[in-house]
Formats: sequence, C-alpha cells, structure tokens
Amino acid sequence: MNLEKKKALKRQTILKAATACFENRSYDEVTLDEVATEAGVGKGTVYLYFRSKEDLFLQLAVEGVDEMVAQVKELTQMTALPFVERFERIILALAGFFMRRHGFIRLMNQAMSEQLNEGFCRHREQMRNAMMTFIGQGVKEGALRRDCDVAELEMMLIGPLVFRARNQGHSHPVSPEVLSRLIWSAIKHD
Amino acid sequence: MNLEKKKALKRQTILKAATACFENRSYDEVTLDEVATEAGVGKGTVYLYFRSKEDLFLQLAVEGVDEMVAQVKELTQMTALPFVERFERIILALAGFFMRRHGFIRLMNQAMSEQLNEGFCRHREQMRNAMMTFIGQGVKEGALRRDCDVAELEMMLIGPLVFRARNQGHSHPVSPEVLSRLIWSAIKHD
Amino acid sequence: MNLEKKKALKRQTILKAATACFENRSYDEVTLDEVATEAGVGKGTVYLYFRSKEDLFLQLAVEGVDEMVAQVKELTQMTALPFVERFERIILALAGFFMRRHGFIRLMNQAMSEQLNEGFCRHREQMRNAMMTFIGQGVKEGALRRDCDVAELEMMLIGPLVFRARNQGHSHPVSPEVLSRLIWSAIKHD
Amino acid sequence: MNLEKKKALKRQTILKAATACFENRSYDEVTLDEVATEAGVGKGTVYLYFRSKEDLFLQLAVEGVDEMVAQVKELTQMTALPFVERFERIILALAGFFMRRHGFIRLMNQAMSEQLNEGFCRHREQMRNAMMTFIGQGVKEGALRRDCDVAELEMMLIGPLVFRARNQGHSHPVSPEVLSRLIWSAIKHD
DNA sequence: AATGAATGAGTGTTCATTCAT
DNA sequence: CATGAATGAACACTCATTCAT
Repeated sequence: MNLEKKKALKRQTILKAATACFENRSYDEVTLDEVATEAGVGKGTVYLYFRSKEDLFLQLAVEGVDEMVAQVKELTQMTALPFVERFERIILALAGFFMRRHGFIRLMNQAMSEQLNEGFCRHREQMRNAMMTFIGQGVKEGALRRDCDVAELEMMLIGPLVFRARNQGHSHPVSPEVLSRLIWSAIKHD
Repeated sequence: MNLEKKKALKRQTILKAATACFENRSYDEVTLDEVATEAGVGKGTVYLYFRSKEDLFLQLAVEGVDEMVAQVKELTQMTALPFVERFERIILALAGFFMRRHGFIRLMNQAMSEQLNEGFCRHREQMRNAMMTFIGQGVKEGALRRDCDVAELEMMLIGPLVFRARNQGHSHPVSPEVLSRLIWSAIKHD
Repeated sequence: MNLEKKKALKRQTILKAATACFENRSYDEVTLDEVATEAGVGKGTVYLYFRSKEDLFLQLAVEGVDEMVAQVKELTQMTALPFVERFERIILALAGFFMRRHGFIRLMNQAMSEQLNEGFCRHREQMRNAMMTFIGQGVKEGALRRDCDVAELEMMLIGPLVFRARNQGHSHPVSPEVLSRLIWSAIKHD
Repeated sequence: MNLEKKKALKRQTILKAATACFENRSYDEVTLDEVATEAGVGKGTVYLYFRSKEDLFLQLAVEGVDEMVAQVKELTQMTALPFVERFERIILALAGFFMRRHGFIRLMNQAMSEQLNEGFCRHREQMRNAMMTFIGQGVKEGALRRDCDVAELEMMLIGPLVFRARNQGHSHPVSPEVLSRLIWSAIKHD
C-alpha cells in the first residue's frame, strides 16, 4: 500500500505540473522537458506513468471531466430541493469548475489526433449525458420550458458557461449569481 | 489589371486551401507543405503571398471577423425596424456565419502563441465592440433587460452561438429560429 | 556599337551593385534579389549577364585581380626609375587597391566551390606571377636581398598588405609610406 | 567522474569532426548533418553540446585563440633571454600554430555574420593584446625600431605569418627560420 | 524505479534559378 | 530584351521517445 500510495502521489505530482504548464500555452508549445522539470522528475519518469504526451494530456482531461460529471450527478440526485435550486447549485459548481480550469477549456477546443479525440469524446459524452439527464428531469418536473428539446436547453446552459470561462477568465467574469439568473430566464418554464 | 486579378485569385486559392486544411486539424498539425499541395502551388509560392504561417492563419481570421463585423454593424443601423427584429436578423446572420465557419471557430478558440493571439485580439475586439454597441442600443431602447450590464448580455448572446457552431456543427444544429427565441428569452426586458 | 555599349554599361551597373552588396557581407548573406534591386534591374536580368551567382562573383574577382595585375606590370616596366622607387610606387598602388577593396579581400579568403575556386586561382596566379617577376627583377638588379628566394620575399610583401586591408580597413590603417618603408627594410639588399 | 569524462570526450569528438569538416569548406557550406555524421553521432546530440552552429564554430575559434594567447604570454615573460631570442621562439611557435590550423586561419579571415564576428573579435583582441604587449616590450628594451608604433610592427609580424599559413599551407611553406629572419629585418632596431 | 543522454524524423523558411509573358 | 512570379531543394533547429546505466 505504501508503494501504491507513493506511485499515485508521484502521478499526481506530474499531473499537477502538467496542468500548470498547459495553463497558458497550447498543446504543442508545452514540452515534456518542461513538465518533467516542473514536476521535479526526470523526463524518462514521465513515461513510467503515462504512455505518451497525448496520454498525459488525455488523463488531464479525463480527470477534469470526471470531476465535473460527478458533481453534476450528485446535484441531480438532490430531488428534495426545488429544481430551480438544484439548477442554481449546478450552475455555481460548473461556473467555478470551468473558471478554475479555464486554461484547460481552451485546450479542449484544440483539434487533436484521432485517437486522442476519441478518448476525449468518451468523457465529453459522459458530461453531456449527465447534463441531459438533469435537464430532462427539469422538463419532466415542469420547471423548464417544453417548447424546445433538451439539446437546445443544454446549448443555453453550457454555451454561456464556456464563453465566460474562455473570454472572461482573466479579468472580470460575470458573477455566478447573475449568470445563473440569466440562464434561468432562457430555459425556465413560464 | 490582368496581373492584379491573377495575383488576387491565387491569393484566394491559397486561402481556400488553407481553410480546408485547418478545417479538421489544429494550427500546429497543419504543415505549409500540405497547404501548398492542397492549393496546387509550390511551398515557396505561399511565402510570396503571406509572410509566414502565422500570417496566413491571421489573414484567415481577419477575413472572417471583418465579414462578421460588417454584417453586425449594418444590421445595427437599421433602426427603422423594431429592436427584436434587428436582434433576430443579427442572430440569424451570426448563426449562419458561425456555422459556415465552424472549423474556424474552433481554431479561434484554441490556445495559440502570444503573438498570434495578439493579432486575433485586435479583430476580436472589433467584433466585440460591434456587438456591445448593438446590445447597448437595445438597452437604451428599453428592449433589453436593465438588471445586468452589456458584457453579461453579450455572454448570453455569443456563448450559445459559439457552442452551437462548435458542438453541433457536424450533426443537427439547433434551428436558428429556436436559437433566437431562446436567447431572446434570456436577455429581453420583461 | 550602341547596343554593345548599352550591354556593357548594364553589365557594369550590375557589377557595381554587386560590389556594394558584397562590401560588408559574406557570399552567402548576399542574395541575388538584393543585387538586382541595388542595380535597379529585374532578377532575371542578372542571369542575362552572368551565368550564376558564382559567375557574378567570379567576374568581380577577375575584374579586381586584372586591375591589380595591370598596375603591377605597368610599374614593373618603368625600369628607368631606380628599383626602390618602382617598389614604393607598387606598394602605394597595391595598398590603395587593397584598401579600396578590403571588403573584397575578405571574400576572396572564403572557401568556395571547386569550380569557383579554380576560376579564382587562375587569376590569383596571374597576380602572383606579376609580383614574382617584379621581385625577380629587384633581385637581379641587386636591390633585393639574395639570401632568400622570391616566394619568401613575396610573403613579406603581400602579407602585410593583406593584413592591413583586412584588419585595419575600417579604422586607422598604417600609412602607405610607413608600410612601404617597413617592407623595404625586410627585403632590401644590405 | 566517469560521466563527466565521457561528456568531455564526446564534446572533443564533435569538435574534432567539426574541424575536419571546416578544413576545406566555408562556414556556410558545412552542414550540421555532416558534422554529426562525421562525429558518428545524431544531429540532435550536437545540440546537447553546442547551442547552435554558430556556437560550435565559435568554440572552435576560442579554443584555438586561447592556445595561441597562452603561448605568446608565456614566451613574453621569459625576460631572461635576449629579446631577439624570445622573438624567434614566438615566431616559431606562431608559425607552427598557424600552419597546424591553416584551415582555421582561412575561416577566421572569411566574412561572417555580425554576431559571429563579434564573438571572434573578443578573442582576436586577446591575441592582439598579447602581441602588442610583447612588441611594446621589445621597443622599450631598445630591440625594436622606434620610428613606428606597435600597430605597424604588429602588421609586419602577423601579416607574413597569416599569408604563409593561408597561401603556402598546402605546398612548400617558407621555413620558420627564414620567416623569422625576414620579419626581424623589418622590425629590428638598427 | 529513475534518469537524462542520444536520436532523427519533421517543420518553417530562404533563395538560386527558370520561364511564361 | 526584361521581368518577377513560381519553384523546390536544402538547412538549422526542436522535441517526443527510447534505453543503457
């Protein structure tokens, strides 16, 4: 267990370093040398924990999306709360999440090799499904408008969130409360 | 005149080829060899028309954004129409525009080198200003909600548009009418 | 003849421009574009007068060395003057020549393609022969020391001249009179 | 220690290979691929030991000039010997040195880029200073002529040496003894 | 397990040369 | 004759990946 822990810890160290490196630079601008140096390990060591640069990058993404999905699912299940409140909490959670990872958001928009993209898609799909489920719930409960389908509502939900993280990440982002209120106006059932 | 025309035509040929190449790949994945081959010219020829790979890419962007800005400004000035109609037309125009250039949208959102980004920003700013002006007009006319500032309204406007072009570009995009209606719900003055 | 003259004139124009371009830059740093622009002609035109960049460069050298050789031969034949005076005049002539072409001296030291080098050598040999003849004359007349052969005396003559042009070309070159006096001390017959 | 040694050794291997490559060709004619192949290493390896092609070339020069300077300084300090003897030894040392590195002499005399030249100058200056010091000593001791300054005497000393290495390197160089005698005639005090 | 020295395929860019106008 | 647009071979340099220690 001690060994296991050590390995997992070093893995985390490398991922953390990679996150820092990718924060302000594009995929191709970041070199493995940098990541290794930032992580304080040898370059070869990175290859003991990740199959390739692409893999390392994918793990970063996976980790991120998994976190997001978990949060959304958890909040979706809190059916004791009125929907609008669940909605608000999810927006707040996602807004924070996207903002914390705004450098990463940028990278996910970058086209990538077939294989890498496939890995991404699997996880993006999970996120999408979680959101769809949540939105579907809102529709069924009569809290969300019925004159458009869930994909359309998702667009109104995720679109502004991504825009905020991408374009306002560095300066004065819209407050999550205002964000939530605006999106709610767009999707709520009258 | 003949020569001028020919040069302008070849320039367009190269830009068209570059657009095709950048469609599904990231900036760094596309090589100038590819662009040249796709355009049916020698690699050196590309350098007769563009200072560098970055420049070629930037020209692509400039062209796009300039088109967008022109359309928005034009529609903004049609003050004879009720605001909601001007709004609808702008959304339709932008939706079509973004959709036609969805490969490009991806590129503009992707992480890029400092210098390249700087060039982009200058033009993105123009777009932003045009949208701000339009939105400000709506607020002044009392058509848009007053409980949030223009940056917040812009987010609700552009966010879903970009999301649609980015994520639904290949399959079943939300119809522009629905898109318009949804955004309107979010930003209209009650 | 008018046509001939015109061609010869344009040829000179190009050579003059080339000389200016090569003055402060190495062979590879100078581009034909520059030479053409400096000469005020099209790039293709240069190829009407010179087979290649190498050829242009060779012509430059040939022209230079031919001038030098002509001057040396002319002065060598002025046997009416005492040898020391002929010597002094040749040194002055060469010193001025080398100094005027000090940029060129540098270029002749640059290694070059087999073919180009061959062309150079033929002309360098002419210069060498002219100097050898002159020095041989001095020895025969008893003006120059007999305890070393002409190649050794040539070294004492040309070496300092080249050094002066190469190393002192830009700042405070040794005055030709002092130069002449020093070399004379080295080679005169006691 | 083993590793250090190995690295230093490989560095020497590359320098040796570079020397061989530069022997008969100009700076621009030699490619790093050649140097790498000649050294029996990969192209990337060269960049582990030298920042750039210019740097590699500069290191070659530095190494050479440093050797020269050291020898001159050492001989300058042997004030126990009569000046003429110190002079003769220095000439012999330099003659041998220049001859051994005649390929290099050519390169140092060739035109080169501003930046490269700057690097060279710093070291050439050291050599120049060492020679100036030595010559100044001779003047002060009354062994060298007083009717011209040290720069002029330096020209008479170095000029023939360079000429010999440059032009006679491949065939029948003037014997160092004759060389020494001739230069001495030029600069000695009568 | 950890390292980092070694590698070489791959890229943007330049420029001598050609040739259609 | 004159031009300059077009070409593509060539090169310095980078960096993901491997492997001997």
